[in-house]
Amino acid sequence: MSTESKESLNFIEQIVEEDIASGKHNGAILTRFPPEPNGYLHIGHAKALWVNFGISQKYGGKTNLRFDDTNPTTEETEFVDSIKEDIEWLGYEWDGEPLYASDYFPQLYQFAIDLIKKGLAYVEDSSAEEIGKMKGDIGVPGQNSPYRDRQIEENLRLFEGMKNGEFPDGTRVLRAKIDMAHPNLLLRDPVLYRIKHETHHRTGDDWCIYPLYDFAHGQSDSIENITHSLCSLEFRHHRDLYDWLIEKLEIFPSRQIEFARMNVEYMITSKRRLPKLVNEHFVNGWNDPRMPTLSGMRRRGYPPAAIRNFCRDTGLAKRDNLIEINKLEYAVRQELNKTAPRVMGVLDPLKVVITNYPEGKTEDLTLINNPEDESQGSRILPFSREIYIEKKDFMEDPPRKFFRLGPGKNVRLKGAYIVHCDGFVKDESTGEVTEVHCTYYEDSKSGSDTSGVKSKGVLHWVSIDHAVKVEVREYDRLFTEPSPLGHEGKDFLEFFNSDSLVINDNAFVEPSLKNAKPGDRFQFMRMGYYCLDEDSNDEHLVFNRTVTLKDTWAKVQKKNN
RNA sequence: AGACCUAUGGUGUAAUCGGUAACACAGCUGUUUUUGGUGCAGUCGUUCUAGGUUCGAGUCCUAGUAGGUCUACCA
Repeated sequence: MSTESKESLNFIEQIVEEDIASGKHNGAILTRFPPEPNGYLHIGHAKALWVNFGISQKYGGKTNLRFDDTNPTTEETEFVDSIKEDIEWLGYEWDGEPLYASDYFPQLYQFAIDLIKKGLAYVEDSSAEEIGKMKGDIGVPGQNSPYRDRQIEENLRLFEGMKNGEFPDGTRVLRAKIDMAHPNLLLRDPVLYRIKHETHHRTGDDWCIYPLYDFAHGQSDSIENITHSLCSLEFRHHRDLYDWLIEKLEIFPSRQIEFARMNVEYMITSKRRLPKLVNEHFVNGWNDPRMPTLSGMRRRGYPPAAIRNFCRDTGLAKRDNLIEINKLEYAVRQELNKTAPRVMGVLDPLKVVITNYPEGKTEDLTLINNPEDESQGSRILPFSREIYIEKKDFMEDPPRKFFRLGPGKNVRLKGAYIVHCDGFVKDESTGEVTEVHCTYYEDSKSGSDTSGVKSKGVLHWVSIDHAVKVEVREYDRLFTEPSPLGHEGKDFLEFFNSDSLVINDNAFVEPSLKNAKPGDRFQFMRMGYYCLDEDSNDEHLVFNRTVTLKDTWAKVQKKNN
């Protein structure tokens, strides 16, 4: 039968399958995830993780975790730890121990000597500024450095001097000798090594010369026998140098393949700008639930599976893209719908008195925890004469399609009874309804309703005597523009959404939530998904809003206005 | 200005390498429902432009156009 439609492959999978078919590297597949430990992992890294681990998992290979730690000025152990934690949380497992480019410093130094001996590298005495001037321009050839034709012996001696700390920072560099007129600026004698008398987070003061990205990344790939080095599009030009070095050094031929990184509306992933949000206190740290970081999304309540599915569903190609935020939210809701237990929480309380319900009486009702997953069982919920409902669920003068509570209307209290609204109390000075009076139909109890009373709407509620007062943090998008970096002449901070966090300290939830642990995720019925924040303690529960539920009623109302 | 990369519905991706455009999200309509949630059904809408090759082009060729990347001793 040919009813089974063939799965389509993304362009990297196609390359990998071709390589396997041709017997390249005997079919071995080894990828790597190479973060620089100078910040926290973000949604863009999630995509890179998904690509690298996804390929190796699919084709029976492995993935190394390698920290690209060749710049002692910006890198810290704090970031190493957070990166490892985030990768594991996302659900990926690297092969063996974490690796570090800094572990290869001795080898890299030997590679440099090899290049010098081959007459393919030289020590440059010019300043950074002078080197820049001699580089030429786009479309304009550069000029050869006066030091370009130094003798091999002298280069060897000077390079060793650099390593031994004989020269101050910035006085000399090692450059590859390629072509100062090359159309690709990166091949105009690129700098390979620079002097930095700084303490490295792992090698301490062992070295005062450090290789640059182009002389560390590809060589590390090669040392590890990485078969497919998958990176983002902006490294396309580096590939020419990547290949040149592999060829000249005669080392393992790793292959670099570039893909378009994922951009998401209302998020930024710039390694220069993300720290700004933290350092200038626009947000409360790297794991602020508004941040596009993995730790932020974790705290916000996004399940790792949702992020993985999102990466899968957005595909892989080579064109620039801007993914709609609703695609992410769909993935989050989809996952949470299956997994998050339903509970009741009233975010904006309005008191309801059920006047024909006995004072002092409490009933234990049984509610299903998750209609999408029977295995989650049920729980007990107390019902009594005085309850809170959502303020928005009552209207003094409701429009025709309003299925909720209003004078003379019936409504079902979720898992409890149908009530009839007989009246309400209004504060005449403010015009605000402060209390609603209802009577309940005794034989309309959920699950054993014999009343025959009709009611279209269903409301969530909490018993006032039993409810727990909590703090709820309502998060919204961090920026007011889908593409905050895409406005020429305007700083992205101009688009910071000052309403991205609204704190509500007058919310009430059902008593079962007293047992929740930080990180636990729930659906507050009819409202959204919420996650218990780490700021919670026994006396004070704090919930983060992960994402709202879809609200077609709100949409209808909006349309009518 | 040079070189390189990219161009398919509102968004993102696919069409197994020339055989007559599809999937997901969003939108819209209906339906189910003790969450105006979920599910289900339906619907809207697409190959940058101009030439060329071919019986046939989203796929190949040429020329445009548009967008992106590159002139850090960052990665």
